[in-house]
Amino acid sequence: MFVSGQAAILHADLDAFFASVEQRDNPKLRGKPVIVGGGVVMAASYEARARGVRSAMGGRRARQLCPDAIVVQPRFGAYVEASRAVFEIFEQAAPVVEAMSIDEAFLDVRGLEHISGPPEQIAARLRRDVRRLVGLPITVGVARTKHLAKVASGVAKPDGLLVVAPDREREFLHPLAVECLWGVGPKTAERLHARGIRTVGDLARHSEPALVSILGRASGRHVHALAHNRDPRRVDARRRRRSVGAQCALGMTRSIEALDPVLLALVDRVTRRMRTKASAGRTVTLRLRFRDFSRATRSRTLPRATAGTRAVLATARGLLADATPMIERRGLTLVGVAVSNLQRGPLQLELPIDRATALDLVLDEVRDRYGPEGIRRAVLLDRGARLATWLFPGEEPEL
DNA sequence: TCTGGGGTCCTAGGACCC
DNA sequence: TCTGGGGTCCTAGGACCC
Repeated sequence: MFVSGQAAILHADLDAFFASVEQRDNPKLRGKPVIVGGGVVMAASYEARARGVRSAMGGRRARQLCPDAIVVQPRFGAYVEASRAVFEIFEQAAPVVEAMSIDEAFLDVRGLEHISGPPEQIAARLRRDVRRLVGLPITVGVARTKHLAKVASGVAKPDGLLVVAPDREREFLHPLAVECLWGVGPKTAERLHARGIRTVGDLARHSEPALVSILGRASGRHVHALAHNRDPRRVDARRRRRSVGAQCALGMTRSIEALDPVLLALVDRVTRRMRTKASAGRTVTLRLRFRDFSRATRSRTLPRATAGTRAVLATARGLLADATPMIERRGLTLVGVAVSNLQRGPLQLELPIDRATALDLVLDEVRDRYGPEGIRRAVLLDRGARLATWLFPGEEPEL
């Protein structure tokens, strides 16, 4: 039982999200193995998972494992729509919701006993509401910490609810395999296995310096803290995105010239998204993947933040040109563009008193960030009062 | 396991500055 | 000309997550 006022966190995670939306919208798919995505499995229904199909698996392998699977093309619009509806229910259930992805969130439900009941009741109601109002199965883990809530939902999947009572935490955690910890992937697990460390309990018997010597500083400390059930992370609704990117797998390797339209499309996608979120970034990264699945990145940091198609494209082209010998040697199979070092929100500048100079500076800054082609309307505010409005392209400011 | 598209965080070396 | 210590920023790669 959770004591009143004690930390209580829900981790809510939609089950096989894309596949569940498909089954919801097409009754013929219900109860059957469904695979979303042809070339690569983007999601697999639990009926398909029972046959060994996993997400990120190659389509050919998936069809070998499950020849009677029904393969459907993804419908991202439907997933975004469903996600929005589910997050509305989350927002109703808790004052602080931290979205982790399109299908997953943490909810802080501390101190809601008198309004909504104890955490276990809130979680049960959340599951019912998502099922009733959106028609999707969802698993919820409940615990005092994010990590435990997350592990709990992982154990309870699919369509489950698992509450880790505060006095049962170690009992729950220590028998689990190290792979269950959030942040322990194949490489880390392998290193731990090589030293006979298989369960979280094994991990807890090693000192922090010992784990640091095996895994490195950050990873060693992280894993040590989690094994001892220490996780002070708060549910944070305002976490900001750090980068915006787009990538594209190439069916076949192409010449550098044939790559340019692809690069333009990627840059356009990325900068468009930045502009709609009033965001601009300074670092442009070109991501490359080669025939042998090795990867490389090349990046350049600009003197000022931009969301302009031209500025980002010019930088990306420069990076691509620098990487040409490597690409010709290794054969390109994927290209991506990302912008990081993001600055968000309205432009904020320190301005001289002179208004005409101020307007010029702001206009320059707007053009730098968004490019002449990237903006339709700009409003200059001085401590909340409207000073000027521009309509683009090429209009003089109305004062 | 022969591979999509979107992200996060950490490490390590080098340039540069005081 | 050679030498310290401390700090920031940039670049590239790697592990991990959904």
